[in-house]
Amino acid sequence: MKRHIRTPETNPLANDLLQHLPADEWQRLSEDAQIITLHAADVVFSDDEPPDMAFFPLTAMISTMALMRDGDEIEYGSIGREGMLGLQVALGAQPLRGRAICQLDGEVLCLPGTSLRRAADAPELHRLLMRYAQSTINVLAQSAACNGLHSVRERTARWLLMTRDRAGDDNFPLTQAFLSKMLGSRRAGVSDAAGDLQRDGIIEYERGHIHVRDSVRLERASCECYERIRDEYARVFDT
Amino acid sequence: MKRHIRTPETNPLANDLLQHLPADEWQRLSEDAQIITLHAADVVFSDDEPPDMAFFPLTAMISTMALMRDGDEIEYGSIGREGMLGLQVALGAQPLRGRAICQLDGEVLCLPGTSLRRAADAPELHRLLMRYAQSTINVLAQSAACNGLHSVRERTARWLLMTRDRAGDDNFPLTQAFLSKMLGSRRAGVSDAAGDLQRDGIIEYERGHIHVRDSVRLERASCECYERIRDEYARVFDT
DNA sequence: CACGGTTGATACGCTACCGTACACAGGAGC
DNA sequence: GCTCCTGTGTACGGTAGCGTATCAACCGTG
Repeated sequence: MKRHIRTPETNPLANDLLQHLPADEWQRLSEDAQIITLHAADVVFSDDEPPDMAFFPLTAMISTMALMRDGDEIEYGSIGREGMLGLQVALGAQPLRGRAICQLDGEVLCLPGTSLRRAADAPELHRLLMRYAQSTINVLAQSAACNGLHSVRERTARWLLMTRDRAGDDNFPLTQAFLSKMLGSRRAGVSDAAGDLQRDGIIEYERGHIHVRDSVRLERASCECYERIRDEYARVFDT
Repeated sequence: MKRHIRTPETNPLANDLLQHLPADEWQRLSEDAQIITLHAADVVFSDDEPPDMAFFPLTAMISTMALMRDGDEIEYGSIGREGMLGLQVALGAQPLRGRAICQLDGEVLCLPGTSLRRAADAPELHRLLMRYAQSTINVLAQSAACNGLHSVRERTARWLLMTRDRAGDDNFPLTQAFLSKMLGSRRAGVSDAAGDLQRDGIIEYERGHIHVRDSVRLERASCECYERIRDEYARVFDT
């Protein structure tokens, strides 16, 4: 987690939530903001000492992970430029459980809790935060259902599609070991699923790098949860 | 969903959220409140026509269900006297997906969205709603993880424990077919899991009725998610 | 160049769970 | 009593995914 000396004015608007703020609200919010660069596997947030800080991904992607006592772990959410990490900070509520790690290298705008809470009575920011909270709830509900009902193959396809959207690119770095941790499954299981997709010419895998060749067929291999979650994110910004 | 003619003053406080409101806020909120009696399997809320209404269970228990296109369904959350259904109404946000059905007979306090939103700037109600929203997020995260990692047997035990807490009684009505719908699994699978628990003397099953004989051992048969979710609900009311 | 670490493919037996079926018991209605 | 419906137990073969292991290909480093 290396810090960059760079003013937030440079490119704050790459984040959809920030983008929807009127100028005056953004002005007020941005005073204490800072842009930092995250690298894959950086721990952004941990149970032990939750920072009083919110993070708005500009180009980075962050995954939220649940940890079990026996060491098992699984991703329960992921955050790109459509969202934020640290809603609990804005809500003045009890902290999130688990930890959050960086998934794809990139920048995040990062904001002290005090600043965010001070600005949170601004009408549009408040409205967006409330809508984003509900969106988070709806997405988590769909994820819970997906984990309960759908196969590793379907969930692999869904994960690849979502990450592709976040990366904004059909190519992105990813190892099967990493993906298996996200899905809470075996590395070998992911290898099987990805192998099938590869044999069908839908994706190409090569040493820590993946290329989505046919996103339409990948969407067919995925469960409907991909589509539903994508739509749910979009609903935040519906009038 | 039969309506009772009964003033909310009778017993509004059976709900933990309402119980934590100061008198003046409760006064203001209760003006348009109404208490209704729900019966098991009543549909409280549906995707098609989401009511602008919030529900605070007093003695009833409500389950929120996700529905897939192929007809599969699974419970992603459940609400008892510790919570509420209709957070999205209070947040002024996009509606919940899926549907909500009554799980255990009982009363709920029900409140028009307009009243709730009008009252939501009251400091303590606002604070509670924000904390409950975060709690909902944390619980859903744990549920998503649980569905991805834990066995039908563990999840059966967890579900029974949670329902026992909501019912406030070691005896409550439940068919295995119903439970299998909640878990998103086969009826036969639940029958196996419940059969094991019964052979071990932990529970007793009899034609739509269950009796929890040994909740300590039932908790051992469950995954840690029971404990975590219970603690998460309690955190809403931590100072 | 040789080496060790990383990544991906694949194989083994095993278990959990699936989809489906059927038998049986309890209760309600006739 | 008998019949029908609901709820439960259990059986069958099939499959998905587990835990574990091995091997080959690739890469960076010395």
